[in-house]
This record gives sequence, C-alpha cells and structure tokens, in this order.
Amino acid sequence: MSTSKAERRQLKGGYHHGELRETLIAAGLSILEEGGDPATLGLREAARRAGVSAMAPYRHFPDKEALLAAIATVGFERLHAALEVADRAGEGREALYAQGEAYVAFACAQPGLFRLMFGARSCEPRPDSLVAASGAAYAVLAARVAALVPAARAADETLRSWALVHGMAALAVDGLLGEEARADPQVAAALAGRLLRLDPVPG
Amino acid sequence: MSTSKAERRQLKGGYHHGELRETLIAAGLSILEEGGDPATLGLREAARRAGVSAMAPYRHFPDKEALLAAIATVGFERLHAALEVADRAGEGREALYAQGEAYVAFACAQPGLFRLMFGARSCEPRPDSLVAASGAAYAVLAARVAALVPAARAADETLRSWALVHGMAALAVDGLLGEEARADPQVAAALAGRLLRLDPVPG
DNA sequence: GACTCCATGTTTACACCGTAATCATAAGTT
DNA sequence: AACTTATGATTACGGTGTAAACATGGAGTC
Repeated sequence: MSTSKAERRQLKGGYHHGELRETLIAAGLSILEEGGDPATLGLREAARRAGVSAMAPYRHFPDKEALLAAIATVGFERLHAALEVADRAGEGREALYAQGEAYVAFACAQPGLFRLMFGARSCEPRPDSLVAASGAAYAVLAARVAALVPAARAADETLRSWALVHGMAALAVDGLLGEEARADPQVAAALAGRLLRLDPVPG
Repeated sequence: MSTSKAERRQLKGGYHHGELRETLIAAGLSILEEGGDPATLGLREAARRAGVSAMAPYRHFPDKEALLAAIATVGFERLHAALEVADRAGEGREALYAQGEAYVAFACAQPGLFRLMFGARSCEPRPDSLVAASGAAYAVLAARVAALVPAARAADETLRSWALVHGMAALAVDGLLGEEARADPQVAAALAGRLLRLDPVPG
C-alpha cells in the first residue's frame, strides 16, 4: 500500500493535486447541496473549493458540461442504490411503492442534483457512463414492474409508473406540492406513497 | 383610435421605445423558442433583440428574475388556453385524456418555455400574476377530474393526474421518451395518450 | 545521478453576463 | 415656457466560461 498522490501532496506541499477529478466532482456536489440550483454551480467556484486555479479543471474535463455530466452520473448511481435498497424493503406492489417513495425522497433531499440529472441540456450526446448509470436505475424499476404485470404490458407500465413518480418528484422539488413537502423528504415521500396507492396497477 | 407609442416612435424615430415591456417579453419568448434552454435567455440578449440598450430593461423589471417570471406567466396563460381548448374536444374521460395530450404537446412544442415555467427557481416569492396564471391552468384540470370522481377523492385524483401528465411532459422534454417524441409534439402527445389510457381512473 | 518527456497546474487575456450609478432625453403638467 | 417624471443611454465593476502560453514536478532512460 503506497500513499496516494493526494496524501503525498498534503505531506510535501507538492505542486500537483493528484486527485483533482474526484475532488472537483465532490466540490460540485457540495455546491449543489447548498445552492439547490444547478445555475449556482460554476467551474471556477468548484476549482476554488478544490483549492486549485480556475483553469485546472480543464485538464480533467473538456468543458463545464463534462463536469456537470460527471456529477449527474454520480447522482444516478446514488439514485440507483436508493431504489435497490427500497425495492428490498417490500414484497410485490409494496416494493414498487417503496421505490416510488425513495425516488421522491431522493429528489427532495437533493433538489439541485435531481434537477441537474434531468436538466442536462446541451450534453449532446450524453456520455456513455451517464446513460449507463441512468439505465441501471431505470432497470430496477423495470424489473419490479415486470414482476407485477403481464409481459406484454411491462414496457408501457414501466414507463407509466416512471412518469407518475417522476412527475411527483418534479412537482415536489419545484414547491408545487406544498412547502412542507419540498422542505422535508419524509413528508414528500409520504404524500407520494399515498398518491401511489391510489394508482391501481393492473395485474 | 390614437396611434400607439411604438407607432409614433417608428414614425418619428423617437428616443423612447414605448412598449418595451411587451417587446422584451416577446424577445424572451423567441429566445426560448430558438435555444430550448432557459440558460440561453439573457437580459442583454433580450434588450439587443428589442433594439435597446443593455440597461433599458431595468426600467420595467427590477431584475432578471422578474422578466423570467413575466415570461413564465404568459407561458401559463398559453397552457391554460390550450387545456381549455382540449377539454372542449371531448366528453368525460376523453376530455381528461385530451387535456393530458395537450399538456405534453405544449411542453414538447416549447421546451424552453416549459422548463422556465417550472424551473423558476430563485423567484421567492413568486409574483401574484404568476401564481394566478398557474392556478387558472390547474383549475381546468381540477374541474374535469371533479366531474369524473367522487368529491372526496377529487383533490387527490387531480394531483395524481397532474403528476402523471407532468412527469410524461418532463421526460419527453428531456429526451427520455425517445428522440422522435421530443422532436415531434404530435408523436409525444400520441404516446402520452396511449399511456394515459392505461391509467384506470377510478369512477 | 543527469536529461528528457509529459501530465498536470498556473497565469494571462478576452468576451460575455447581471447590475449599480450616473447622465440624457422625451413626454406630460401647470 | 418651465418643471417634473418616465424612460432611455453610458460607464463601470465583479462574475463567468474558455483559449493560449507558461511552469512544475514525477517517471523513465542513458
């Protein structure tokens, strides 16, 4: 086990950072957590938090969009993990409802990240890692729906469930489900769960 | 009928614009139509299109957010009108489905405007005219749902329907329902209509 | 060990943005 | 005609993303 570049830098006060890429992503995530709005996330601010010059990020990302895409990828990985945990918390339809609650709770807990994940505009085409991460998250929902409905309807039902949950998450994040729902992920998830149970999944 | 200020200006080459406020909102709308992304909408660019200096907008809007809110307001007015037209196109549940299709078609036809309407972040508190316009649009959906379900469930069912349709619109706008759905409002509306009909509204 | 190469930061520079402060003009009022 | 008010223009400042040129330090080679 050799010491990491970052450790060496801290010990020796070296010129090179060593793990700038990961540090910048972490900095971006923390900016999103504080600001709640992807517009507040700037390259220079991220570099500042990483303790590095304004141009340093360009050695690791071709432009700002690339950093945003990398951060969004982390977001989808986190969402994927949250959905898997929730799915294991119940059986049958309850697992589906739990996924929905987890989805909305995730969005409300990290609104800035959620908005970035789905607002990634100018990213054309989206990096492979991003589509892979979002696809993996989608697969968790698709698998659960496939276990509940006939195979012929699985694709449509998955899309419909996703749209329903995503809509609730988007509305909650934008404060249109009430102020307390946006502020408290627990409250938002509870509301989402109640509405989800109104939704009669055809067996 | 006296000539408008703008007409007088055009005739006399006057100093004052005369209808800058409306012109700026129109300029903002055209920017959104071209760019598709609210981030491309800048105060200076709007002023440029209005043929006016960069600072002139501040005589009509306290800051950028105020202009954005005014643009979002006309967006909600347009959405409101589209929903009313759609609602009259059918009877019972078909009217509800038509509203949903119109909602998604609106979002896909004007993705930038749609994103602005629901992404209006730092607007705290939202101007009265904006909440009035969005409330009026919501009322069209609420009225139709109220005519379809028992009164005790009307509020929840309205919210659920809205979330479902809004989710489909958001996913379509962000290109997650397929490329052709995002590009062609007709295709997106058709897909939304198909999914909506899978949704068994409890009578 | 000394030399070279290259990945990685830094510095400087430019065009754009939102906005505060100040000045200029046109229109309306008396 | 003179004064006031609404509405425009100019200038200036700090912020941003990014291109270009420069500096540093670690890795491999002789």
